[in-house]
Amino acid sequence: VKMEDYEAFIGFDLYETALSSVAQKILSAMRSGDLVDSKNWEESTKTTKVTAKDKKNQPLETKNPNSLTSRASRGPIKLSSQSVTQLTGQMSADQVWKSVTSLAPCSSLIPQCNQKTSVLQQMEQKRKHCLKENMNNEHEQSMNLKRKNITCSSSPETTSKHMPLEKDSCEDDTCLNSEDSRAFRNQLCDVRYLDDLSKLQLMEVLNQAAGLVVTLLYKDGSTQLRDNQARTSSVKGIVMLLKSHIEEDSSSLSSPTCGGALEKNFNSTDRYIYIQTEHFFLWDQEQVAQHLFARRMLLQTLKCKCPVICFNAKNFVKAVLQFLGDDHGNWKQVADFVGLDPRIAAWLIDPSDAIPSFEDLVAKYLGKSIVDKTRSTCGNISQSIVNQNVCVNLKILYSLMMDLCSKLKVYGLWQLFCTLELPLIPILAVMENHKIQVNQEEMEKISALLGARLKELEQEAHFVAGEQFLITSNNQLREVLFGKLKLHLRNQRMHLPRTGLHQQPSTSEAVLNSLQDLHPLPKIILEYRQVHKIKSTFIDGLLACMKKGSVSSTWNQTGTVTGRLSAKHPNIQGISKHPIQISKPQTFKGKEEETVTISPRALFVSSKGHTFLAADFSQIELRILAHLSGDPELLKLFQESDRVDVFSTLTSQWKNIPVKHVTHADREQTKKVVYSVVYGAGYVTSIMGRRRPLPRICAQNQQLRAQAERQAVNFVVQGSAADLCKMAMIRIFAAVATSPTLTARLVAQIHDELLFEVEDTQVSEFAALVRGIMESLQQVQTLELQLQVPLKVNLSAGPSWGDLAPLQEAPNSA
DNA sequence: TCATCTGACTTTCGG
DNA sequence: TCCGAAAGTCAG
Repeated sequence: VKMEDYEAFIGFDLYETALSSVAQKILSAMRSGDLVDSKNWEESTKTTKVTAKDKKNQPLETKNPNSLTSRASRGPIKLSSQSVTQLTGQMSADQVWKSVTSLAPCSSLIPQCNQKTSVLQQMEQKRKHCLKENMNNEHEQSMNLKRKNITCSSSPETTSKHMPLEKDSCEDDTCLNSEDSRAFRNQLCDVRYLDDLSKLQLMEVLNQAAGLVVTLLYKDGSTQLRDNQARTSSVKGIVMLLKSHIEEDSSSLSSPTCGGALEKNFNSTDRYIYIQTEHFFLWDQEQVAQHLFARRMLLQTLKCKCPVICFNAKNFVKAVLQFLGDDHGNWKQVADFVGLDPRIAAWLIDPSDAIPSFEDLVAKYLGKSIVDKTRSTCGNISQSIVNQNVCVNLKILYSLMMDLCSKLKVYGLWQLFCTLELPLIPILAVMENHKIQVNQEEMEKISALLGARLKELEQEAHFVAGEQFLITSNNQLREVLFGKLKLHLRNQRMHLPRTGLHQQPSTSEAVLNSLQDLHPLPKIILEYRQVHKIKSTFIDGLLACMKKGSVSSTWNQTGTVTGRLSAKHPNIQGISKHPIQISKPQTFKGKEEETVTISPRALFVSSKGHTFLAADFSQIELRILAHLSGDPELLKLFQESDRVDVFSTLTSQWKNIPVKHVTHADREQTKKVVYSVVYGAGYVTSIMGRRRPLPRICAQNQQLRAQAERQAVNFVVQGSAADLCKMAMIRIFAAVATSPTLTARLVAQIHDELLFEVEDTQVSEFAALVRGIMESLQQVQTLELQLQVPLKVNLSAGPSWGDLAPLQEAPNSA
């Protein structure tokens, strides 16, 4: 196919023009009836009918094992009638945890960690065994603890203004005649004021807990469960609900409703504790002991063998990490933390749901609103009511998570949740805690230089336009170009693209490019925009994100509908890759060169004794497309040209010139063309079963239909690439965390590129590890994934991100 | 009346 | 072509 033929399609409705054979194949797969209808989708979230529906669909999906729909074989569809009834009710913590551990990321992804699962399982069995023996014993212990707690609260020390431990007047006050029960219901126990024996007992309770529900408490008194305002307050401590084991009660499982079942999940031996994480004066011996104990509790929580439920678990891990101190490889201690996060679960179920609050989720999935006593009473609120609220919310959080777990299983998202999204939580937390150094001095210099250049360009623009106007205003520019100068009339054949909604003449880059020969203004505007973008976003924007000479992005795990990560403050994923050349402003002109090149990525520098190492997949999306479509030409392309760049190969074929004559611009053009075709042509789940609800496909509306189909394809390809990239992160992270010597830190993920900071001496060893892991991803047996096309991995290293040199593979690497 | 905030819109960077 | 973040203008 000639390149020109494809170029002609761009800007037109791809659906109406002839599609490539790949696109056609995928479209026909889509039309075979597996599209998720939004109506069905809504119904399935409301009721449990989905199980029946899935079962009904099974023969349809398995009919064509080679099609894209073959994931049915590992989906949730094969549910026995027994398991269906089980799933429609809430799962117990035990059930969830057995499930999590059986899908533990280590076991499925890191071969050498296989024993870990069995150890976990053994521990689980042992725990069960011990539980029976300790029943009486435990009861005795808790009695002691309770007594202690009460004596504590009468001491003047504990009635601190932050955390009063006075008895609250909760509703069960009257119905319980036992003093012990009352002491533990909805009452926070500040672990600082326990004596040594009680601390020992508490550790034991933690070890034996059936489940933990945690939330951060902030200085302003709010928690993660209620922070509608922008969070400025720092972490003060951690509130934790320790759930004890309940007698297995089969009747509670068969109950499909959650409202009434809430109380059933809790019993009187559940404990609420508070762990302070701030304000330790380390010259005070007593506070040193308190600090140590808090540390032990949190470390124990991290490697807890029961589920830890937390809303926004990443922030919890971050807080713990900051408490532990981020030096000497402390981050490795959070590596195998598994926290169940309802927000992530909800996002998997409906990725288009924009960042829901805890309240939103409770309303959506439990169908009730949270009664907030602190809001109805203005003015002075009793601290005990606040505490009580936290405790109630922790219970609700537990129920919410159990409900979401059941739903994840029903929708076939459980494996994705456990193997990909949950292990990512501590990884992102560690990434956020790591600071990337930035060359501040250089940035300030560049900022001044760019500012001067912008002034020059502004003056030039005003001069050639013959009037003053705001260059950054598209409205004013539109008026000048098309109102005053009437450039669109100078060329009759010119097609004037218009803006999306208002249908006004566009002033986009493409338009300005086409107007370049008619007037000097468009060219000046183009340069102004380029310089302005660099200055405002990459230089000044980055400077605004800096703290003590370094930056650290905030990573959002639930911000996209395709499953990709996103980053902000700064958005490190969006920083220009290619350096730009600008002509020097007059005031900066010396005797030397007239131009200066600026590479925004080069401003990120590795810390002393360390090197940046970047590992990226090459054209992973196209390779996945080749695999999923099975298109012979596409497959051949990747199987043959193992070493040569695919876009260069395509360009040389289309233009009929040797590969070495392909210019950068040609290659970029090809890339544009290829992705236009790719995204013009799917299925609605990624290779890992990630799903996206599509707008209802309406046969009458060609445009909407075409858009939905493009979204579908985009989702499959992008989502699958995101799956593989996340898997790479998890496996590499786990490998480093379990290594006694390696210290490499994951710094950023730019979709198909992973950026690490590595000790200089470990570069080649680490590079070999990374290459091995990334290349092994084309064959992940536990996921029944076997790509027909090889994955290609590029490695590069250097002292700054913008200046990385290709890295040869370490000789004779394992 | 003035300052500030918010949302819609456009553009440009990444993949 | 899709998916993002960010920065800017402008009207309300």
